[in-house]
Amino acid sequence: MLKGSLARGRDTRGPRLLMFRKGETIYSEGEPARAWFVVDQGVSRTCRFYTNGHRQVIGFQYAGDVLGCDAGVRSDCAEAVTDMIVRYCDIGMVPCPDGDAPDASVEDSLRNSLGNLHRSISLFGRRTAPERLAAFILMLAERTGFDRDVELPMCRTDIGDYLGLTIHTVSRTLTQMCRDHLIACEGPHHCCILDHAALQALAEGVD
Amino acid sequence: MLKGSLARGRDTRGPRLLMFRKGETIYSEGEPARAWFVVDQGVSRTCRFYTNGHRQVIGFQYAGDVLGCDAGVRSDCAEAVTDMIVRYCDIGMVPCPDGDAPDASVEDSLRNSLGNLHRSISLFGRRTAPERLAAFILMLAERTGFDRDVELPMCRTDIGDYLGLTIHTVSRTLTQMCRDHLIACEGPHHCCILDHAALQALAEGVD
DNA sequence: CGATTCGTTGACGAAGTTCAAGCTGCGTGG
DNA sequence: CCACGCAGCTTGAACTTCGTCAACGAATCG
Repeated sequence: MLKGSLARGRDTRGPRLLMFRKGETIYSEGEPARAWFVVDQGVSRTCRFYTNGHRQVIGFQYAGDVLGCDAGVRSDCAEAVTDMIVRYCDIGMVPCPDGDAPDASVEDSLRNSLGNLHRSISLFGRRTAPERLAAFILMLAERTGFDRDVELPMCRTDIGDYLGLTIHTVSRTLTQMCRDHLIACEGPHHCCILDHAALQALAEGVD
Repeated sequence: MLKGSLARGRDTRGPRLLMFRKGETIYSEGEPARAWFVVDQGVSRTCRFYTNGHRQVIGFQYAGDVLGCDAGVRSDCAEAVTDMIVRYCDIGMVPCPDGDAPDASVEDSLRNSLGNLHRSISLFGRRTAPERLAAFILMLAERTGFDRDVELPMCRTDIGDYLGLTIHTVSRTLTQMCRDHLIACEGPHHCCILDHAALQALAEGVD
């Protein structure tokens, strides 16, 4: 994947696909929104920066998710968490008319964005670190379709800035969840869900 | 206002307006979404409930805001914070074609909802209680158009469940902000912004 | 092989929750 | 009209959690 024939950061002829390397910026906050995107491969994050330097990760986008559905000016920025391939759509256009993906309307795209934001908000609603992390892992498991093995392609800082925790708390909480045999971690970016029910109970704040 | 000629909780002939009394439910989570709404007068809140009984307030809607833009099933519930008048729109319909409000498309409505969610997320991104409350007050001031006097129509529990704080912390933080002469509180539901710049600095997390 | 980045872990302190009590305003009923 | 109960708000004290500071280990790269 990620053939050399794909343009990096700009559109090509035919299926309008863009390639981004891990860490590259897809679009930036404040700039005019001239296009929107659908994730084809890889994972991206959207975030906002506060004047004190703090970063809020708003969400992660996986294959099929819509990115940058802004009218006018970008309200957040988007960056590649992993190497990515992204479908490019001009503002007001239906995405990839000649691609193999099903047609999506602007309305569908907006609904996709709304759904993602709702997911994020339901995470922010949890109060404690274990609740948030349990819900986060379950969300990733659900979105990627594997109910047991969960990849964590993003770094600890991304997770922390998403859940409103420090990387220390993220790390500590994950190891505690391993000790409690809720999950089993194999390296920083992969974990297995051992006790799905208990994890769900933890996420829901059940004592 | 709130004439007896308005239906309570159901539509009428002519301009399809609904009336809700403070505390009444506009729609509930999980039920099929057969309509959406535009706030005409009053304030509503949308929220979600977790199985442990905890409630997350997702946002507050003011006049002109869109409510219940779900496809399929309600992802949250909506309740009246104050007595309200609400415009009723069938799914897929353009709202109030015979009303005096400007025409709004489904896309516009979705964008309005997106904007509100973004606003909420930018609140959740703040880390400390003073930051969140300062940002909350500034947001209300901006939305209601008065840069000095701010009404807080919702109760402390609503604010707490919105910002992820207890009513105790909300109360304590507000009184501290009064002591610091950032705001002046006149009763629980009204406050004046005394030092807009300092409040903004606090919201942005500047030391 | 040093330099750098990322993740983990421990000790400590600040911030917020919990528990408990008391206050205020309001409606109800005697 | 006042007594009473109730709901919402405030405040204090004790406790818990998470952030901060610091150190260290592992992986990567020039």
